[in-house]
Amino acid sequence: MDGFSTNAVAERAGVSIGSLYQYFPRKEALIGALILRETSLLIEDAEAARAEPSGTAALSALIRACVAHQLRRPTLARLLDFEEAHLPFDVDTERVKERLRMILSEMLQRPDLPCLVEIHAAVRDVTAIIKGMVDTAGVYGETDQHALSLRVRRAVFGYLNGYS
Amino acid sequence: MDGFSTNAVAERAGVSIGSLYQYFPRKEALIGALILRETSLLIEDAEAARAEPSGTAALSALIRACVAHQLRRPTLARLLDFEEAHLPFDVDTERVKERLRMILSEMLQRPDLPCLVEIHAAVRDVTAIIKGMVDTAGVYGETDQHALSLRVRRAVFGYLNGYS
DNA sequence: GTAAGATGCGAGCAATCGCTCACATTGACT
DNA sequence: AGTCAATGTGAGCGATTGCTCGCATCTTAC
Repeated sequence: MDGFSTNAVAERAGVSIGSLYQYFPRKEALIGALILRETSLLIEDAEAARAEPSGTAALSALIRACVAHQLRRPTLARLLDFEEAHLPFDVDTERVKERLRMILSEMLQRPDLPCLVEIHAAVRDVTAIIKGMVDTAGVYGETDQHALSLRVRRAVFGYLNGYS
Repeated sequence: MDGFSTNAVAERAGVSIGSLYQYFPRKEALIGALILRETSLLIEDAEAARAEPSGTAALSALIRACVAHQLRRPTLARLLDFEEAHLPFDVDTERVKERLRMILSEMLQRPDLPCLVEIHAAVRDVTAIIKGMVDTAGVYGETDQHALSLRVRRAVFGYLNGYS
């Protein structure tokens, strides 16, 4: 976030600060717009993953989408993940996040996957596992999407199948 | 981090800024000292977990320790996790982090656990799974350490046992 | 008592940043 | 050409922050 000032954004965009503030009334609006744009891209792929016939296939496709999404711009994705939690309640941002949760929730309840008693906790956990592993892979500069997807799948399906 | 200014710290500590700067020459030093203190606490429990007879038991104990550690001060732990990645290289901080990695690495290679080809990646992954799940639980205000430990174990052992 | 070093103090400097507002420019329509 | 609304501009305000430095106070030793 160093160097991410409103003046810097305006200069980089080739407009004056005044103009910038006509389109983004607060600095937070810039971050919000970024989150919206990036998450919308991910949601497109997530919707496509829903079309898979089984829960297993759908979840696998979703994991691949998350991996691709995060590895495309690892630093940006990680920063936005962090900022998301600190932005004051924003309707649009909250809606895309809720949409993602719904998609995952539906997948987890497909008949071929183990039945979950605590579906809300499971959604949070699976999200946390994916986000945690993929964020970390991004930090360490991993680029092999296939290998990473396989490892994330092991953790997620291991969690769902209730090893312990 | 809002309100976390050097002047605020000095006032809260009941000393002047001048005195604060005699003990912590830069603001980063404050964060570094916090990371060192918190991580050292965790390392103590991690060392104790090493004494468990099997890899399974040791890893379970380590997970319980991480859960307890993060849930004791969820917000602080999460902020420090984030700051860790942004602090310029610091010898002391790096050493405690390396120590934790070594402890986990040794556990993962115990004979009762599945043999891992990529031990470094496994250490990163397991760390990411634990950190991701426990951070998230902290954000959502979970307090049931036992339930959370069980769920983290499912993910970690599922990952290790190679479901896919 | 007094010298000297260690420790404590806090006004304030220099720099940054989010944001405003008075003004300039553009363009569509008459 | 003239009008007016929409859009663009950037100097600069007010607030914050990390940090310094000249000075005061305390401690220790002779």
